[in-house]
Amino acid sequence: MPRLTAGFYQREDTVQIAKDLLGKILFTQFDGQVTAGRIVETEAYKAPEDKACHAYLNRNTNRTKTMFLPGGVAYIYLCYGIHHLFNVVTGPEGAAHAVLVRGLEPVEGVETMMLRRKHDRLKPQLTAGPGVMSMAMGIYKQYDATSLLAPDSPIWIEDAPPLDPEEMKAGPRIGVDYAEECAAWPWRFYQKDCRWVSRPR
DNA sequence: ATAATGATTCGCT
DNA sequence: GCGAATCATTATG
Repeated sequence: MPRLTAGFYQREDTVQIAKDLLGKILFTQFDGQVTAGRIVETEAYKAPEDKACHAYLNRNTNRTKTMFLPGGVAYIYLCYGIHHLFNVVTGPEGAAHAVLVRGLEPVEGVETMMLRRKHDRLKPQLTAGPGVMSMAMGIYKQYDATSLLAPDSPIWIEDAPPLDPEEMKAGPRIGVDYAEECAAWPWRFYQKDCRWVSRPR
């Protein structure tokens, strides 16, 4: 399938993009090893009004500046000193919007993913969760600001049929209780009854 | 320069 | 269910 285009990523409505990313296929190729997974869980983050967004009130710092780039690059940062979290930057240049990818259904390179995770059996903990799915895909924060559109990019997303609306669920985002009224916003989207979604079953 | 704090995960109780 | 692991980023002095 073809890759998603700049037009897909650079739309203004990040919440819609978070929904549209469900079902698409995230690829990486590092050291000749191709791995891919079907996106089954996302969360939208949108400055300036979203208190859960790192760029709340359009705070433009050395870390958050990536989110201000035009849609179609990766925003990757270290969380809790341990986990590298992968986001897709969305919206036009100057809009600090991003979509966090939280869960993947493994599609290709499963052996490589299991090696990276030090797993010897295929189980949901391989890629269900934003920190672990990044590890399985070989994504680290040094790839922050990497383009998903460049022909030679090691990270890209391919198009795929959209999720059946019946299969899509929404709810509050995870781990953002500190964000006051924004914590309740239903900006987390996931495939119903999918074992590769991080939280419930 | 220092101190507080996470968009998490895993192991133990 | 609870708490440690672990460090870049951020705010503050």
